[in-house]
Amino acid sequence: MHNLIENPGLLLNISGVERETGLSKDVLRMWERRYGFPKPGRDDNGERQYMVEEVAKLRAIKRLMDVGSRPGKIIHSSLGELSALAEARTGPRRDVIAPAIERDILTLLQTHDAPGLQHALANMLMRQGLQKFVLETITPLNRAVGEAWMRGDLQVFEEHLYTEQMQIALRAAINAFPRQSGSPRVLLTTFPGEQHGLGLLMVEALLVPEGTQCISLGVQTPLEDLRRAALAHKVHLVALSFSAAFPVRQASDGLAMLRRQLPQTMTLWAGGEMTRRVRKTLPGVVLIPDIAATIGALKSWRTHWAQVSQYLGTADR
Amino acid sequence: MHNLIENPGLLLNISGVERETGLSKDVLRMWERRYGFPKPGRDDNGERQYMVEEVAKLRAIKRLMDVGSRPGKIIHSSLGELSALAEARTGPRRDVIAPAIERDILTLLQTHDAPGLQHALANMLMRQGLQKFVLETITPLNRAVGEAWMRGDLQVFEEHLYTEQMQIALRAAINAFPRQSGSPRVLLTTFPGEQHGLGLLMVEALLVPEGTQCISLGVQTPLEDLRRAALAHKVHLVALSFSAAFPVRQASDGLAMLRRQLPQTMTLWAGGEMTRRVRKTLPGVVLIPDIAATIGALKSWRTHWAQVSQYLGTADR
DNA sequence: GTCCAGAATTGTCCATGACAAAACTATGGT
DNA sequence: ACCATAGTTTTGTCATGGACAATTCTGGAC
Repeated sequence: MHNLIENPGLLLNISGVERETGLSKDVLRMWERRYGFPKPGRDDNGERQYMVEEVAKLRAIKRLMDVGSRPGKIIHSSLGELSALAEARTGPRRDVIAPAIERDILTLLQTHDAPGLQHALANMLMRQGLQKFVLETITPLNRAVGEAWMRGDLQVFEEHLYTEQMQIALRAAINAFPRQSGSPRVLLTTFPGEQHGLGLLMVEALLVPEGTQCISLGVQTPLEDLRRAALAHKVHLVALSFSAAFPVRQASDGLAMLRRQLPQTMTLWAGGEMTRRVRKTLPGVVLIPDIAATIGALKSWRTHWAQVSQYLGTADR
Repeated sequence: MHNLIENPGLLLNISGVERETGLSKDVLRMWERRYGFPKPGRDDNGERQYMVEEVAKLRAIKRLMDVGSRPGKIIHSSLGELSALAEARTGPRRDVIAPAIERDILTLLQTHDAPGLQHALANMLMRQGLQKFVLETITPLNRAVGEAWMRGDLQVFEEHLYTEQMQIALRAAINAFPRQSGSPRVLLTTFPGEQHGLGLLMVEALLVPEGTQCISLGVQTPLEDLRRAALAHKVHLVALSFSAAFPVRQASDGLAMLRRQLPQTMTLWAGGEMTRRVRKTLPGVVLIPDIAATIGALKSWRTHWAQVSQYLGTADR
């Protein structure tokens, strides 16, 4: 009934596809009903058996939806057309300017040179300094890796290696800063369902050199606990990170609810790819769709609260 | 329709409960049909609205099931009875012997002293050395933290902080070892659906001091990519980690399939809490239910392959 | 004590219907 | 020409109830 994979790599059942693509079983069945795709075969027991090609196309569709496409428009396109769309959507490519680093790293990934990759990242980080590394190297690299994966030039496990090594490099650099105290105190985490932690590390890497004290809870903190953590640690700022795939709706609801439950004096930041798709303004939530804006946001927080505490005559504790 | 949380912290819809408990929507509806629990109220639209008490009990049930209980037997117990069962199940408590460290760490967690925690862990790690730290400190600590959470003495966010800080400490210590080469080469990761990466780091912390070269892909590598990664990196050993909550069935299927697809000369290790619940023997898979057995397993791997290569007259590459 | 067949338990899947939120579109006012 | 608003289409999620296979349990037979 629910073998993980039936035939060596050929067929997947519906929960396997859910895991592989991030599309829920309900959605998979509904698309089949509405659009006629995917149209998996059935086993003896009448259960859906998806072929790898279908799964590949589903992944491509999901990826496009994560950056704003609607399923009905693209579901009947071929895999090639989807790739073309992805290219177009990421805007006119400015590879011409500085593709050298990206190409180097991609080559290291494709040759599975883990030590070389580690070395290259550490090297670049040292040369540029932590903040510049985050803003000018990681950001375009992430984009390049994502696109290469979309094109099929990069396998999933190569992307995994990239993420892992990048996290190691960032973590090591962050640890090199003294961390015991600092102001403001910032709580970093993601909502339940959001598994990507690289964004959190990038934010931490930008903030720590500015003299903040970051407390990271890792990924997937339930809302209720997020509230409790913010109060328990008496943080001044709560920073959430959302990857492209996170459902806008869930994020907006959660942020609104969090805003209601946190003291007004606590600032709430929401950043990451997803925030580019947010339409409504969320009162009391600072959206940071571009990670480069993080340091600016910190600066304005500082001037704002310097004024407030001057008025109130209270020392920031 | 699907607000993340409707009323400030009082009611959850079914997908919220799925996220919070790890029980699928199908299972939640089925339990309601079969056992009459949970029995959520309905909103205007006829949709289930779970109360926080129900969710708490569901979490306790899930936790007991993860260590082998069956739902039908325990679903009608009260929350108190479930806690008692959990206590009983973890065996006679031997806290009396060396609870000092555990108590210290738990106190640091409960007072939200992040810097203190970080300091305590680093301190202990330095004093004991990496391997001893993993075996004699982390393992009982993990148990203590898990039990404290079950008793309600520890909040989720406190557990998150613990995991995060422990990972930071381990990662820093592992990085202190030279890593460029070594033998055997080991690929470390988890199956899709398994999000806990602490186990991986613990294994890596045990192996690296033994002179192995570890390549970690982080968590949730799809099977197909796991296979490709093992071949691309020409590893000698693939090590998977499974937390208590991982479905045995899914693990067995995946391991069997992986075993079929990997060359016979590649050893396959499966470790973590889940492996204690495995009944059948999995041919060609080395089960390591107790992390302390890791170093022994490495040693026997070495003697085994020393003999083989002697026979074959081939140098280990 | 061990082993096996039948019974009970449990999770996953299926089909279809319904509906609300979000996105898109057209229309009328300034 | 531009913008707001109301109507329409698109899309995801939920509900119900039936089915069934895999697993675990149980009561003998050896």
